[in-house]
Amino acid sequence: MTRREHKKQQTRQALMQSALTLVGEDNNFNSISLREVAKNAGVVPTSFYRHFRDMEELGLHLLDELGLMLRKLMRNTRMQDDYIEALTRESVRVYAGFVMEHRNYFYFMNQNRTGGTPALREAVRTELRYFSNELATDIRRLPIFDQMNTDDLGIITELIVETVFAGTIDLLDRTKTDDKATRTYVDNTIKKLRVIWLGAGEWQS
Amino acid sequence: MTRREHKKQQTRQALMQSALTLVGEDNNFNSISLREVAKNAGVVPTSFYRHFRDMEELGLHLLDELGLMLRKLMRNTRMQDDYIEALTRESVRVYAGFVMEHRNYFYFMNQNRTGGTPALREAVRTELRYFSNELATDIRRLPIFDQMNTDDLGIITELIVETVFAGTIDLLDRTKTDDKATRTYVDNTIKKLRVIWLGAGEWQS
DNA sequence: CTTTTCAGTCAACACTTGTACACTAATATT
DNA sequence: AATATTAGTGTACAAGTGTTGACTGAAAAG
Repeated sequence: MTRREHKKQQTRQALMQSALTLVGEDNNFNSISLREVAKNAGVVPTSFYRHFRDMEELGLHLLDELGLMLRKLMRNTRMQDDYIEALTRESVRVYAGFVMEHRNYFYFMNQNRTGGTPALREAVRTELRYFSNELATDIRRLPIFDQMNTDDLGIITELIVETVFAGTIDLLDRTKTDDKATRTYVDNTIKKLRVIWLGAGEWQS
Repeated sequence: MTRREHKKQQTRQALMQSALTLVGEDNNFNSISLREVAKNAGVVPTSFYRHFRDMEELGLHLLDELGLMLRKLMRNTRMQDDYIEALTRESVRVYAGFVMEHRNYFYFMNQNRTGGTPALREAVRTELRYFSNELATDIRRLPIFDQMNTDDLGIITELIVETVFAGTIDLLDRTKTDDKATRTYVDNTIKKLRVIWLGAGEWQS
Protein backbone atom coordinates (compact mmCIF):
# COMPACT_ATOMS: atom_id res chain seq x y z
CA MET A 1 0.00 0.00 0.00
CA THR A 2 1.43 3.33 -1.05
CA ARG A 3 1.87 6.16 1.40
CA ARG A 4 -1.06 8.06 -0.05
CA GLU A 5 -3.41 5.11 0.11
CA HIS A 6 -2.42 4.69 3.72
CA LYS A 7 -3.29 8.30 4.51
CA LYS A 8 -6.61 7.85 2.80
CA GLN A 9 -7.45 4.77 4.82
CA GLN A 10 -6.65 6.77 7.88
CA THR A 11 -9.19 9.54 7.27
CA ARG A 12 -11.69 6.98 6.07
CA GLN A 13 -11.37 5.30 9.42
CA ALA A 14 -11.62 8.69 11.13
CA LEU A 15 -14.91 9.34 9.36
CA MET A 16 -16.37 6.00 10.41
CA GLN A 17 -15.14 6.44 13.94
CA SER A 18 -16.59 9.93 14.02
CA ALA A 19 -20.02 8.72 12.97
CA LEU A 20 -19.83 6.02 15.60
CA THR A 21 -18.93 8.47 18.33
CA LEU A 22 -21.83 10.72 17.44
CA VAL A 23 -24.19 7.75 17.51
CA GLY A 24 -22.89 6.88 20.95
CA GLU A 25 -23.73 10.34 22.22
CA ASP A 26 -27.42 9.55 22.01
CA ASN A 27 -27.81 10.82 18.49
CA ASN A 28 -29.70 8.76 16.02
CA PHE A 29 -27.72 7.72 13.00
CA ASN A 30 -30.48 8.99 10.75
CA SER A 31 -30.38 12.46 12.19
CA ILE A 32 -26.65 13.04 12.23
CA SER A 33 -25.39 15.00 9.27
CA LEU A 34 -22.62 14.44 6.82
CA ARG A 35 -21.20 17.77 7.94
CA GLU A 36 -21.12 16.83 11.59
CA VAL A 37 -19.33 13.62 10.76
CA ALA A 38 -16.75 15.39 8.64
CA LYS A 39 -16.19 18.10 11.23
CA ASN A 40 -15.81 15.56 13.99
CA ALA A 41 -13.26 13.70 11.89
CA GLY A 42 -11.24 16.88 11.45
CA VAL A 43 -11.93 17.11 7.77
CA VAL A 44 -13.83 19.46 5.48
CA PRO A 45 -17.37 18.37 4.46
CA THR A 46 -16.66 17.99 0.76
CA SER A 47 -13.83 15.64 1.54
CA PHE A 48 -16.39 13.12 2.71
CA TYR A 49 -17.22 12.30 -0.89
CA ARG A 50 -13.74 11.01 -1.55
CA HIS A 51 -14.67 8.07 0.65
CA PHE A 52 -18.42 7.50 0.61
CA ARG A 53 -21.25 8.38 -1.69
CA ASP A 54 -23.45 9.35 1.25
CA MET A 55 -24.18 8.52 4.87
CA GLU A 56 -25.97 5.33 4.02
CA GLU A 57 -22.89 3.91 2.34
CA LEU A 58 -20.80 4.78 5.37
CA GLY A 59 -23.40 3.01 7.49
CA LEU A 60 -23.20 -0.13 5.42
CA HIS A 61 -19.43 -0.27 5.78
CA LEU A 62 -19.80 0.26 9.51
CA LEU A 63 -22.07 -2.73 9.61
CA ASP A 64 -19.61 -4.85 7.68
CA GLU A 65 -16.92 -4.08 10.17
CA LEU A 66 -19.07 -4.94 13.17
CA GLY A 67 -20.29 -8.12 11.53
CA LEU A 68 -16.77 -9.30 10.93
CA MET A 69 -15.72 -8.73 14.53
CA LEU A 70 -18.83 -10.34 15.89
CA ARG A 71 -18.56 -13.49 13.86
CA LYS A 72 -14.93 -13.95 14.77
CA LEU A 73 -15.76 -13.49 18.43
CA MET A 74 -18.57 -15.96 18.36
CA ARG A 75 -16.61 -18.59 16.52
CA ASN A 76 -13.88 -18.39 19.11
CA THR A 77 -16.09 -18.75 22.14
CA ARG A 78 -18.57 -21.33 20.99
CA MET A 79 -17.88 -25.00 21.26
CA GLN A 80 -15.30 -24.83 23.95
CA ASP A 81 -17.22 -27.16 26.15
CA ASP A 82 -19.60 -30.03 25.63
CA TYR A 83 -22.12 -28.95 28.18
CA ILE A 84 -24.82 -26.71 26.84
CA GLU A 85 -25.10 -25.13 30.24
CA ALA A 86 -21.52 -23.98 30.43
CA LEU A 87 -21.51 -23.10 26.77
CA THR A 88 -24.52 -20.87 27.18
CA ARG A 89 -23.22 -19.15 30.26
CA GLU A 90 -19.84 -18.48 28.76
CA SER A 91 -21.18 -17.32 25.41
CA VAL A 92 -23.61 -14.86 26.89
CA ARG A 93 -21.02 -13.51 29.27
CA VAL A 94 -18.52 -13.02 26.49
CA TYR A 95 -21.15 -11.43 24.30
CA ALA A 96 -22.08 -8.96 27.04
CA GLY A 97 -18.45 -8.04 27.53
CA PHE A 98 -18.01 -7.53 23.84
CA VAL A 99 -21.06 -5.29 23.70
CA MET A 100 -19.69 -3.15 26.52
CA GLU A 101 -16.40 -2.80 24.70
CA HIS A 102 -18.07 -1.68 21.51
CA ARG A 103 -21.05 0.26 22.80
CA ASN A 104 -21.33 2.62 19.88
CA TYR A 105 -21.28 -0.15 17.34
CA PHE A 106 -24.19 -1.81 19.03
CA TYR A 107 -26.16 1.37 19.38
CA PHE A 108 -25.68 1.74 15.68
CA MET A 109 -26.74 -1.79 14.88
CA ASN A 110 -29.80 -1.60 17.08
CA GLN A 111 -30.89 1.71 15.63
CA ASN A 112 -30.66 0.41 12.13
CA ARG A 113 -32.27 -2.93 12.68
CA THR A 114 -35.58 -1.19 13.08
CA GLY A 115 -34.94 2.37 12.06
CA GLY A 116 -32.54 2.94 9.21
CA THR A 117 -33.16 3.01 5.52
CA PRO A 118 -34.55 -0.17 4.00
CA ALA A 119 -31.08 -1.04 2.74
CA LEU A 120 -29.51 -0.70 6.17
CA ARG A 121 -32.35 -2.58 7.78
CA GLU A 122 -31.89 -5.42 5.35
CA ALA A 123 -28.16 -5.44 6.00
CA VAL A 124 -28.69 -5.90 9.73
CA ARG A 125 -31.20 -8.65 9.06
CA THR A 126 -28.68 -10.43 6.87
CA GLU A 127 -26.10 -10.16 9.60
CA LEU A 128 -28.42 -11.72 12.14
CA ARG A 129 -29.46 -14.44 9.72
CA TYR A 130 -25.81 -15.20 9.17
CA PHE A 131 -25.41 -15.76 12.87
CA SER A 132 -28.47 -17.88 13.09
CA ASN A 133 -27.24 -20.12 10.30
CA GLU A 134 -23.80 -20.51 11.76
CA LEU A 135 -25.28 -21.39 15.08
CA ALA A 136 -27.51 -23.95 13.39
CA THR A 137 -24.76 -25.87 11.63
CA ASP A 138 -22.86 -25.62 14.86
CA ILE A 139 -25.31 -27.14 17.29
CA ARG A 140 -26.48 -29.68 14.77
CA ARG A 141 -23.73 -31.86 16.17
CA LEU A 142 -25.27 -31.92 19.62
CA PRO A 143 -27.16 -35.10 20.45
CA ILE A 144 -30.40 -33.23 21.09
CA PHE A 145 -30.49 -31.74 17.64
CA ASP A 146 -28.92 -34.38 15.46
CA GLN A 147 -32.17 -35.60 14.03
CA MET A 148 -34.25 -32.48 14.10
CA ASN A 149 -35.96 -31.12 11.02
CA THR A 150 -33.73 -28.45 9.41
CA ASP A 151 -36.44 -25.81 9.21
CA ASP A 152 -37.34 -26.25 12.83
CA LEU A 153 -33.71 -26.06 13.83
CA GLY A 154 -33.47 -22.80 11.92
CA ILE A 155 -36.40 -21.38 13.80
CA ILE A 156 -34.91 -22.32 17.11
CA THR A 157 -31.56 -20.74 16.34
CA GLU A 158 -33.40 -17.66 15.11
CA LEU A 159 -35.17 -17.53 18.44
CA ILE A 160 -31.87 -17.81 20.27
CA VAL A 161 -30.21 -15.05 18.28
CA GLU A 162 -33.24 -12.80 18.67
CA THR A 163 -33.32 -13.38 22.39
CA VAL A 164 -29.69 -12.53 22.90
CA PHE A 165 -29.91 -9.53 20.62
CA ALA A 166 -33.22 -8.18 21.94
CA GLY A 167 -31.80 -7.41 25.35
CA THR A 168 -28.77 -5.59 23.98
CA ILE A 169 -30.28 -2.11 23.77
CA ASP A 170 -31.56 -2.39 27.32
CA LEU A 171 -28.13 -3.50 28.43
CA LEU A 172 -26.56 -0.48 26.77
CA ASP A 173 -29.00 1.94 28.35
CA ARG A 174 -29.02 0.47 31.82
CA THR A 175 -25.26 0.20 32.18
CA LYS A 176 -25.11 3.98 31.98
CA THR A 177 -26.59 4.29 35.42
CA ASP A 178 -26.50 0.83 36.92
CA ASP A 179 -23.27 -1.06 37.55
CA LYS A 180 -25.01 -4.35 38.10
CA ALA A 181 -26.92 -4.13 34.83
CA THR A 182 -24.53 -6.41 32.99
CA ARG A 183 -24.96 -9.14 35.56
CA THR A 184 -28.73 -8.78 35.38
CA TYR A 185 -28.64 -9.03 31.61
CA VAL A 186 -26.42 -12.09 31.66
CA ASP A 187 -28.52 -13.87 34.27
CA ASN A 188 -31.83 -13.10 32.59
CA THR A 189 -30.61 -14.01 29.13
CA ILE A 190 -29.22 -17.27 30.40
CA LYS A 191 -32.54 -18.12 31.97
CA LYS A 192 -34.31 -17.39 28.74
CA LEU A 193 -31.89 -19.51 26.76
CA ARG A 194 -32.31 -22.33 29.24
CA VAL A 195 -36.06 -22.22 28.68
CA ILE A 196 -35.43 -22.43 24.97
CA TRP A 197 -32.99 -25.32 25.33
CA LEU A 198 -35.50 -27.17 27.47
CA GLY A 199 -38.26 -26.54 24.99
CA ALA A 200 -36.07 -27.57 22.09
CA GLY A 201 -35.31 -30.83 23.86
CA GLU A 202 -38.99 -31.61 24.15
CA TRP A 203 -39.71 -30.65 20.57
CA GLN A 204 -41.63 -33.25 18.59
CA SER A 205 -41.52 -35.94 21.20
CA MET B 1 -66.82 19.95 24.52
CA THR B 2 -67.22 23.36 22.92
CA ARG B 3 -67.08 23.82 19.20
CA ARG B 4 -63.63 25.36 19.39
CA GLU B 5 -62.16 22.59 21.49
CA HIS B 6 -63.53 20.15 18.96
CA LYS B 7 -61.78 21.95 16.11
CA LYS B 8 -58.56 21.91 18.08
CA GLN B 9 -58.74 18.21 18.72
CA GLN B 10 -59.27 17.75 15.03
CA THR B 11 -56.04 19.44 13.95
CA ARG B 12 -54.21 17.80 16.82
CA GLN B 13 -55.29 14.48 15.43
CA ALA B 14 -54.33 15.64 11.94
CA LEU B 15 -50.81 16.41 13.17
CA MET B 16 -50.40 13.01 14.77
CA GLN B 17 -51.81 11.29 11.75
CA SER B 18 -49.52 13.30 9.53
CA ALA B 19 -46.43 12.27 11.47
CA LEU B 20 -47.57 8.68 11.31
CA THR B 21 -48.09 8.80 7.57
CA LEU B 22 -44.64 10.27 7.03
CA VAL B 23 -43.13 7.57 9.21
CA GLY B 24 -44.92 4.99 7.10
CA GLU B 25 -43.54 6.19 3.79
CA ASP B 26 -40.31 8.10 4.38
CA ASN B 27 -39.23 5.81 7.18
CA ASN B 28 -37.62 7.46 10.17
CA PHE B 29 -39.33 9.45 12.87
CA ASN B 30 -36.08 11.11 13.91
CA SER B 31 -35.46 12.61 10.52
CA ILE B 32 -38.88 13.99 9.77
CA SER B 33 -39.24 17.67 10.52
CA LEU B 34 -41.80 19.64 12.43
CA ARG B 35 -42.44 21.63 9.27
CA GLU B 36 -43.13 18.57 7.18
CA VAL B 37 -45.59 17.33 9.74
CA ALA B 38 -47.40 20.66 9.87
CA LYS B 39 -47.48 20.97 6.10
CA ASN B 40 -48.81 17.46 5.71
CA ALA B 41 -51.51 18.23 8.25
CA GLY B 42 -52.57 21.26 6.23
CA VAL B 43 -51.49 23.72 8.86
CA VAL B 44 -48.81 26.37 9.21
CA PRO B 45 -45.59 25.34 11.06
CA THR B 46 -46.03 27.74 13.96
CA SER B 47 -49.44 26.30 14.66
CA PHE B 48 -47.73 23.10 15.73
CA TYR B 49 -46.76 24.71 19.03
CA ARG B 50 -50.39 25.16 20.02
CA HIS B 51 -50.49 21.39 20.43
CA PHE B 52 -47.03 20.03 21.22
CA ARG B 53 -43.84 21.46 22.62
CA ASP B 54 -41.78 19.58 20.05
CA MET B 55 -41.67 16.41 18.00
CA GLU B 56 -40.71 14.27 20.94
CA GLU B 57 -43.86 15.21 22.82
CA LEU B 58 -45.93 14.34 19.79
CA GLY B 59 -44.14 11.03 19.67
CA LEU B 60 -44.93 10.26 23.28
CA HIS B 61 -48.62 10.91 22.69
CA LEU B 62 -48.50 8.70 19.63
CA LEU B 63 -47.11 5.95 21.78
CA ASP B 64 -49.83 6.41 24.37
CA GLU B 65 -52.46 6.00 21.71
CA LEU B 66 -50.94 2.83 20.32
CA GLY B 67 -50.44 1.37 23.77
CA LEU B 68 -54.07 1.88 24.61
CA MET B 69 -55.31 0.17 21.48
CA LEU B 70 -52.87 -2.65 21.83
CA ARG B 71 -53.75 -3.45 25.42
CA LYS B 72 -57.44 -3.44 24.67
CA LEU B 73 -56.92 -5.77 21.75
CA MET B 74 -54.87 -8.19 23.74
CA ARG B 75 -57.24 -8.27 26.64
CA ASN B 76 -60.08 -9.15 24.32
CA THR B 77 -58.35 -12.00 22.57
CA ARG B 78 -56.56 -13.69 25.41
CA MET B 79 -58.20 -16.29 27.54
CA GLN B 80 -60.89 -17.27 25.14
CA ASP B 81 -59.91 -20.87 25.29
CA ASP B 82 -58.33 -23.13 27.85
CA TYR B 83 -55.86 -24.72 25.53
CA ILE B 84 -52.53 -22.97 25.31
CA GLU B 85 -52.23 -24.22 21.79
CA ALA B 86 -55.37 -22.56 20.53
CA LEU B 87 -54.72 -19.52 22.62
CA THR B 88 -51.29 -19.04 21.14
CA ARG B 89 -52.40 -19.56 17.60
CA GLU B 90 -55.33 -17.21 17.89
CA SER B 91 -53.39 -14.52 19.75
CA VAL B 92 -50.57 -14.42 17.27
CA ARG B 93 -52.94 -14.40 14.34
CA VAL B 94 -54.93 -11.54 15.82
CA TYR B 95 -51.77 -9.66 16.64
CA ALA B 96 -50.48 -10.00 13.09
CA GLY B 97 -53.77 -8.75 11.72
CA PHE B 98 -53.69 -5.81 14.06
CA VAL B 99 -50.16 -4.94 12.98
CA MET B 100 -51.20 -4.98 9.35
CA GLU B 101 -54.07 -2.66 10.11
CA HIS B 102 -51.83 -0.17 11.88
CA ARG B 103 -48.61 -0.47 9.95
CA ASN B 104 -47.41 3.06 10.57
CA TYR B 105 -47.95 2.82 14.30
CA PHE B 106 -45.78 -0.24 14.47
CA TYR B 107 -43.07 1.22 12.30
CA PHE B 108 -43.07 4.08 14.74
CA MET B 109 -42.91 1.88 17.81
CA ASN B 110 -40.15 -0.27 16.39
CA GLN B 111 -38.09 2.73 15.36
CA ASN B 112 -38.30 4.22 18.79
CA ARG B 113 -37.69 1.10 20.78
CA THR B 114 -34.09 1.16 19.67
CA GLY B 115 -33.67 4.51 18.00
CA GLY B 116 -35.54 7.45 19.44
CA THR B 117 -34.56 9.81 22.19
CA PRO B 118 -33.92 8.24 25.60
CA ALA B 119 -37.37 9.37 26.73
CA LEU B 120 -39.09 7.73 23.79
CA ARG B 121 -37.04 4.60 24.16
CA GLU B 122 -37.97 4.37 27.80
CA ALA B 123 -41.63 4.89 26.92
CA VAL B 124 -41.60 1.94 24.55
CA ARG B 125 -39.86 -0.20 27.13
CA THR B 126 -42.52 0.67 29.67
CA GLU B 127 -45.20 -0.28 27.20
CA LEU B 128 -43.63 -3.67 26.60
CA ARG B 129 -43.12 -4.23 30.31
CA TYR B 130 -46.76 -3.44 30.84
CA PHE B 131 -47.66 -6.20 28.44
CA SER B 132 -45.30 -8.63 30.00
CA ASN B 133 -46.79 -8.02 33.43
CA GLU B 134 -50.34 -8.35 32.23
CA LEU B 135 -49.48 -11.57 30.52
CA ALA B 136 -47.84 -12.83 33.70
CA THR B 137 -50.81 -12.28 36.00
CA ASP B 138 -52.90 -13.74 33.26
CA ILE B 139 -51.20 -17.07 32.72
CA ARG B 140 -50.49 -17.47 36.40
CA ARG B 141 -53.86 -19.24 36.52
CA LEU B 142 -52.73 -21.96 34.16
CA PRO B 143 -51.82 -25.22 35.89
CA ILE B 144 -48.28 -25.20 34.49
CA PHE B 145 -47.45 -21.89 36.09
CA ASP B 146 -49.44 -21.88 39.29
CA GLN B 147 -46.48 -22.63 41.49
CA MET B 148 -43.68 -21.02 39.57
CA ASN B 149 -41.36 -18.46 41.12
CA THR B 150 -42.64 -14.96 40.31
CA ASP B 151 -39.34 -13.68 38.96
CA ASP B 152 -38.96 -16.65 36.67
CA LEU B 153 -42.49 -16.22 35.43
CA GLY B 154 -41.67 -12.61 34.65
CA ILE B 155 -38.67 -13.64 32.62
CA ILE B 156 -40.70 -16.12 30.64
CA THR B 157 -43.42 -13.61 29.81
CA GLU B 158 -40.71 -11.13 28.87
CA LEU B 159 -39.32 -13.71 26.51
CA ILE B 160 -42.75 -14.26 25.01
CA VAL B 161 -43.42 -10.57 24.46
CA GLU B 162 -39.95 -10.05 22.98
CA THR B 163 -40.41 -12.96 20.63
CA VAL B 164 -43.74 -11.73 19.31
CA PHE B 165 -42.48 -8.19 19.03
CA ALA B 166 -39.10 -8.99 17.50
CA GLY B 167 -40.60 -10.35 14.33
CA THR B 168 -42.89 -7.39 13.80
CA ILE B 169 -40.51 -5.20 11.82
CA ASP B 170 -39.71 -8.10 9.51
CA LEU B 171 -43.41 -8.71 9.07
CA LEU B 172 -43.94 -5.08 8.11
CA ASP B 173 -41.12 -5.08 5.60
CA ARG B 174 -41.83 -8.42 4.03
CA THR B 175 -45.54 -7.85 3.53
CA LYS B 176 -44.65 -5.01 1.17
CA THR B 177 -43.52 -7.49 -1.45
CA ASP B 178 -44.65 -10.88 -0.27
CA ASP B 179 -48.30 -11.80 0.15
CA LYS B 180 -47.57 -14.92 2.14
CA ALA B 181 -45.37 -13.07 4.63
CA THR B 182 -48.08 -12.82 7.24
CA ARG B 183 -48.64 -16.55 7.21
CA THR B 184 -44.91 -17.17 7.50
CA TYR B 185 -44.68 -14.81 10.45
CA VAL B 186 -47.63 -16.40 12.21
CA ASP B 187 -46.34 -19.93 11.69
CA ASN B 188 -42.80 -19.14 12.78
CA THR B 189 -43.86 -17.17 15.79
CA ILE B 190 -46.19 -19.92 16.88
CA LYS B 191 -43.40 -22.43 16.63
CA LYS B 192 -41.17 -20.24 18.72
CA LEU B 193 -43.84 -19.76 21.33
CA ARG B 194 -44.44 -23.49 21.41
CA VAL B 195 -40.77 -24.05 22.15
CA ILE B 196 -41.05 -21.56 24.98
CA TRP B 197 -44.18 -23.18 26.37
CA LEU B 198 -42.48 -26.55 26.29
CA GLY B 199 -39.41 -25.19 28.00
CA ALA B 200 -41.48 -23.41 30.59
CA GLY B 201 -43.25 -26.65 31.36
CA GLU B 202 -39.95 -28.40 32.03
CA TRP B 203 -38.65 -25.54 34.12
CA GLN B 204 -37.33 -26.56 37.53
CA SER B 205 -38.62 -30.09 37.41
C1' DC C 1 -73.87 43.53 22.63
C1' DT C 2 -69.27 44.01 24.23
C1' DT C 3 -65.12 42.06 25.72
C1' DT C 4 -61.86 38.34 26.20
C1' DT C 5 -59.70 34.19 24.63
C1' DC C 6 -56.88 31.69 21.59
C1' DA C 7 -56.19 28.39 17.23
C1' DG C 8 -54.21 29.44 13.25
C1' DT C 9 -51.59 32.97 10.06
C1' DC C 10 -47.72 35.65 8.29
C1' DA C 11 -43.16 37.41 7.94
C1' DA C 12 -38.67 37.23 9.49
C1' DC C 13 -34.54 35.43 11.93
C1' DA C 14 -30.29 32.99 12.28
C1' DC C 15 -28.71 28.46 11.28
C1' DT C 16 -27.75 24.03 9.24
C1' DT C 17 -28.18 21.12 5.50
C1' DG C 18 -26.18 18.51 1.00
C1' DT C 19 -23.62 19.29 -2.95
C1' DA C 20 -21.24 21.61 -7.12
C1' DC C 21 -17.06 23.60 -8.73
C1' DA C 22 -12.52 25.26 -9.09
C1' DC C 23 -8.38 24.95 -6.66
C1' DT C 24 -3.84 23.35 -4.23
C1' DA C 25 -0.08 20.65 -3.03
C1' DA C 26 1.76 16.39 -1.94
C1' DT C 27 2.46 11.92 -3.92
C1' DA C 28 2.86 8.52 -7.68
C1' DT C 29 3.92 7.54 -12.48
C1' DT C 30 6.32 8.14 -16.55
C1' DA D 1 13.05 15.74 -14.05
C1' DA D 2 8.51 16.41 -16.11
C1' DT D 3 3.89 15.00 -15.82
C1' DA D 4 -0.37 13.09 -14.10
C1' DT D 5 -3.16 11.85 -10.23
C1' DT D 6 -5.92 12.81 -6.33
C1' DA D 7 -6.92 13.59 -1.06
C1' DG D 8 -8.19 17.43 1.02
C1' DT D 9 -9.43 22.74 0.87
C1' DG D 10 -12.32 26.89 0.20
C1' DT D 11 -16.11 29.27 -1.57
C1' DA D 12 -20.71 29.48 -2.80
C1' DC D 13 -25.62 28.53 -3.15
C1' DA D 14 -30.30 27.09 -2.90
C1' DA D 15 -33.22 24.78 0.19
C1' DG D 16 -34.75 23.49 4.53
C1' DT D 17 -34.59 23.83 9.64
C1' DG D 18 -36.70 25.39 14.55
C1' DT D 19 -38.45 29.34 16.82
C1' DT D 20 -39.59 34.40 17.60
C1' DG D 21 -43.23 37.85 17.91
C1' DA D 22 -46.94 40.51 16.31
C1' DC D 23 -51.26 39.77 13.85
C1' DT D 24 -56.34 38.27 12.81
C1' DG D 25 -60.87 36.67 13.24
C1' DA D 26 -64.11 33.52 14.87
C1' DA D 27 -65.92 31.50 18.91
C1' DA D 28 -66.72 31.74 24.09
C1' DA D 29 -67.63 34.36 28.24
C1' DG D 30 -69.32 38.34 30.47
